[in-house]
Amino acid sequence: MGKNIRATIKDVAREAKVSIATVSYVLNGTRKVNFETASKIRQAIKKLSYRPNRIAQSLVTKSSRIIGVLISNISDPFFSPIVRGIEDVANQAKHVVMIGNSDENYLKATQYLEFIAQHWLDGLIISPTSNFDKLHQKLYDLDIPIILINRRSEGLKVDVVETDNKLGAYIAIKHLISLNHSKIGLVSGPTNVSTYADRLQGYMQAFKDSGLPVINDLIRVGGYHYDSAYSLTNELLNLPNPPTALFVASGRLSRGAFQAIKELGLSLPEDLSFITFDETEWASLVSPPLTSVAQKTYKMGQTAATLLFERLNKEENIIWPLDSDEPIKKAVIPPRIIKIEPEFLVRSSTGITKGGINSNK
Amino acid sequence: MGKNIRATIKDVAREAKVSIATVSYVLNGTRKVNFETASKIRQAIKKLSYRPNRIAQSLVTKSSRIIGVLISNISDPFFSPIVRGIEDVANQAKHVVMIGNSDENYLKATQYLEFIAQHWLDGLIISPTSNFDKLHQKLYDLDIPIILINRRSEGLKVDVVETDNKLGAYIAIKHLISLNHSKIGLVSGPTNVSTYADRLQGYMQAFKDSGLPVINDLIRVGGYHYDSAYSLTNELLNLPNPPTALFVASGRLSRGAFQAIKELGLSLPEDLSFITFDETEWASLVSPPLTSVAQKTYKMGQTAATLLFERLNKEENIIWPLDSDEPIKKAVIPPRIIKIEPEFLVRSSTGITKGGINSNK
DNA sequence: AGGAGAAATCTAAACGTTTAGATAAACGTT
DNA sequence: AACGTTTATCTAAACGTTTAGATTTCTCCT
Repeated sequence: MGKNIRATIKDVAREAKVSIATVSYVLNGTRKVNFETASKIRQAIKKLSYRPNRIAQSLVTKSSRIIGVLISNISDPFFSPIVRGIEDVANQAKHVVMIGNSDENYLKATQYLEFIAQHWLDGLIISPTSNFDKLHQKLYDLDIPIILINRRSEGLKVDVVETDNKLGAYIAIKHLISLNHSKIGLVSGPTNVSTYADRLQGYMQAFKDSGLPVINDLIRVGGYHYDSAYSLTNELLNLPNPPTALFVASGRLSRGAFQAIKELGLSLPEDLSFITFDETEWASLVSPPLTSVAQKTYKMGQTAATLLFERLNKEENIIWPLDSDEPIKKAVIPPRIIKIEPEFLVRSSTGITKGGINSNK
Repeated sequence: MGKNIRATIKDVAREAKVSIATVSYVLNGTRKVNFETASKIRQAIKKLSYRPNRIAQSLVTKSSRIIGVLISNISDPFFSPIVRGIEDVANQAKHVVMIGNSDENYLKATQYLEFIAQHWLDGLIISPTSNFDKLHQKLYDLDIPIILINRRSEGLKVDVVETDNKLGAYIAIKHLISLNHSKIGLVSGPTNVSTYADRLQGYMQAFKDSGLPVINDLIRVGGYHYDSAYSLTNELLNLPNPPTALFVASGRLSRGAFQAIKELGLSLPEDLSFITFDETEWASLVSPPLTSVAQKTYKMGQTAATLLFERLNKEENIIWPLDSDEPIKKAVIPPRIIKIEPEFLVRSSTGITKGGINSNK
């Protein structure tokens, strides 16, 4: 330890008695070099256990082979498989991943962009947080490919990878309706973010397509967290005319909802049918196991990274208008929105209702 | 987009009509510069919205302000809070985190060290995997501070942050013994890794301290995964003289064990008391909620990062022996082993046994 | 007014690569 | 044998910073 002043390309060149350019050429295969010279160089590399300095490389090539991932919280079981998916694709492309946690916090996100994203990153995958529109300009200024994951952000012209949230909710509600439910509660997060807005739409659409009326009083919109869902669920189930089924719009919210249900002593699915958006580790382990709309998080990560590398590898069309002395770089690929189909897992928390369409009231 | 050829220190210097050195001095506060000149420079910086290029900085300072985290799997709910803890401390220290997943796979770990850790990283936090000793030399060769997290690795002289595994197991078993259990099964992962070895020791010690005999047949050691625990639990509970309590040595293993118990139709804690090492999201949500030994994963991450930055900030003692023409850099801080106390969460899966010490056999 | 000393600023090398263009060596053609 | 090609290699600038040492400017004292 400490004895390792690491070898540089100069050392290799000296050892092999060639110029550093030649070493660089065999390293990168960028020019033809004589077979014998090449093997001399390779020997020198081995002997000195030389590894190119990526920082120096990055300085001249202006590419760090680092991509950034900015999400709200890596320890959220929703996000960690996303990051894993990104990392796997990135590694295959010989890139590495730098993460940042925004905590849904505008300030932390700004800091990340200011101090970290600048210069380091070849590309960025980011999950929009609240007040995200304030970041749009900063994102454009980075001048690197950007992919949005999980949520859209109106007005930002970049690729988006998201679950088909509307479809997921639609399928869930249709399933409940097929089990004779018509009074279906919805516990949701803030509908000014695209995910919850879309799920609400799916909910509505399912009623519409089934010719059933939407009961507005059964739709409860609150915060992101546990406790919000806990109280909304209590409100809903204490209604004079309570729902016979409950659709909870995220895994985190379901924790609160589930607890409320347990505390009320209701049993699933006899007293209430229950569907949760998001597949959580516990959904299959509680009793009864919960019917859920599983987002393919790992795949979302993979997809986002794939889109990113597509842009990274694609040469830009350079257009040079006659009347200008500046070329215009024009992205070959227009912004795309990829919707990943969720998986609907029917388990035991949903069943046919006695309190269906033709019963009380 | 595309119009941003970003400003460099040269541009700032030209704008402020000073040399680039002076700009650098105000940027870093490394030399005194006249107040008026400084404000001219600050204005120029603002006008050009200049940000120093970290890559160029790194090249000359030989410090990237990036720390690496190499764990087996970021999407494992055990590791993600660890990473979060690291990231939070790193951010405070104005560093950023680069992650890699080894999948308990020697080859992937090697690749990470070969291609990523080289040159990029100021420090590395790594969770040892199987065959980890083969990596020791490569780690030394990196010549950067290294912190081991979660597991120790015999013979590698670096800091370690781990749960006090022995204590955790000890407390759990003592608790069961206090509930009159004496036939306590152990379902464990491979005991050639320090975590499981330590937990086994705690198990033994608890028996010893209570003057109770260890029943070797009740100790079952298998693989890391779900299915291993599933079959070991079945074996154990189908014994002619089965245990009255079960201690499962990790959260992942507990999934398998829990499933086996459910399938056998046993009810907790009447038929069997159950304790799991690791706190999982589902432990508190299943019925009955599980008594568990919770590792403080977030704190482990924080601690590891703190140790790392301690080393990064500490100037090395440079000793220059008279008889040598090379200085010896000697770490000021000797390797440390930090054991984080786990938290014992008593819930409803443990109770007094009828089949205790003085019953059958 | 002249000079010493301190304060402010500048010059230029260095960090470790890549890469265009120059040069040199080898070969084939007539 | 002279020339044009092709192939292999080298030279040197560039990437955007930091920083030691040199130089200039200012201040104060006698």
